[in-house]
Amino acid sequence: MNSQRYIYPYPHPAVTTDVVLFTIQMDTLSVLLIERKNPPFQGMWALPGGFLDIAEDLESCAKRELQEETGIKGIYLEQLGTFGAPQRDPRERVISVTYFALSPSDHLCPRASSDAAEAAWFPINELPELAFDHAQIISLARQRLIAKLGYSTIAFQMLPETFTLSQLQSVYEVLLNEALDKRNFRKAILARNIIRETGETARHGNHRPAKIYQVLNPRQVEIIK
Amino acid sequence: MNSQRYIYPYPHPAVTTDVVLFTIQMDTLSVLLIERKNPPFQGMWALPGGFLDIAEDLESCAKRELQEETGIKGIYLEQLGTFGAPQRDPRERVISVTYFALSPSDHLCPRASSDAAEAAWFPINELPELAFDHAQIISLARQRLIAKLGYSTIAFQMLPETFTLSQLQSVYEVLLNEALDKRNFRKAILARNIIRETGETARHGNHRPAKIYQVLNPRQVEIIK
DNA sequence: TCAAAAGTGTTAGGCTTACACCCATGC
DNA sequence: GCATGGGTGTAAGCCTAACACTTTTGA
Repeated sequence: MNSQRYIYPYPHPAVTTDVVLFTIQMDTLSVLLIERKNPPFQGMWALPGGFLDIAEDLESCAKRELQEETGIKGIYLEQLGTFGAPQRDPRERVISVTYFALSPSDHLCPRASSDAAEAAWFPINELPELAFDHAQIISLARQRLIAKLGYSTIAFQMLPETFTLSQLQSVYEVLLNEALDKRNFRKAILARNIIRETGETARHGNHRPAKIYQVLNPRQVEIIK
Repeated sequence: MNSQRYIYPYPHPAVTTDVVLFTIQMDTLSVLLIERKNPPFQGMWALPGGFLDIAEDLESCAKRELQEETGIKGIYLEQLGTFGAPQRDPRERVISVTYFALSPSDHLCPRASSDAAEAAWFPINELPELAFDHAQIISLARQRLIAKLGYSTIAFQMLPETFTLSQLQSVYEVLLNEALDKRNFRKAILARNIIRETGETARHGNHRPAKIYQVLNPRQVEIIK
């Protein structure tokens, strides 16, 4: 099919993108992985990602690979870092530009596809053995995510468009791995003027209904304070 | 000399590294640039950098190119981000992995070399027109540098091994572009327990000599608070 | 003795943290 | 009416920010 050959006067590395996609499931921070169906590392789990098309933007590549391999699209992506240790891929020299991404927990239907045997969520503390240097990439992504909680509106990317303050607090508690005071949390969030009441309430369960909020600037992550 | 050809079954981009090297000269934040002596952008100024050797680590490449083009070595480097817009280089698809770096102002003797017509420091607010997307890269580097001032020990990378508190304060003032209160600044720095007195004093000029300090962990940038 | 930069504490106000009870609903 | 999570205010302490004068030296 493609018998063309691409010729250069000096050696070129391959470039890939990989995405660390986080979500929270059952109060647990989880990462999306795909099972590799081809060598190298056949049968092992890896981050969704793949080779950059020659005319394609880096972030577009990350989004495309994520959608091809898992069916997930339309989410927040941020560049994490670039990994290029000379032997990180046994096939050839590969430079991987990595992104991290967050998904609300109600978007959760990764599907297997042509490039991946299977896609599945793994709790961050129960990761399988990972292909390439992907364990290191996930570790960096987690650090960054937690750091950004403190000075950005990134947490909202893990919630649906509308949410209750309890849901928001739960996101912070899971990521920070500590309990927060309800009154102080609400005071701090409301003082930032980044969310507003929708006027709706959620009556789920045998207790008082919760006010439903939404972010003022939904599709963007802002730096605060 | 090199008539070899490198052949791949699908197109590969080229990968470069570029370095944004900052220093402070005469109370002004400055960036090191080189004048391009070859096309594209011949005669324009650009960041020091160049193509990745196929078996070379990314950071090693950045350090090597910096040394080759400017003679500067042994400084702190941190990955900044990767730039890969499809048309950013008119020759071929080029992905640039960028680093930012800081140098004490007493290291300042960039020299021209084989790859660059000339190397020179430019005040950040008086940059010439720049090749490629290098203006954007410098802008990002500056933001990162200023952000890291607040939560890391990065400022010490702009000073020699030993320094006075006034010198340190001057670094912060130049980067933040605002005057700081001397007493509050000293209190805050000393409270962090990251520097110690050497016992020496600097008697430069007709005024009281300043105590000389040094960083406890010199060669590393730490995240604080 | 004068000029120049080094060095040094205190106070007020704001922000952070700790803490406990009533409310609205479903069963 | 009771169990469940939703919703609310205050007080103490800590941290931040404002502020001025004395010290040491070289000329």
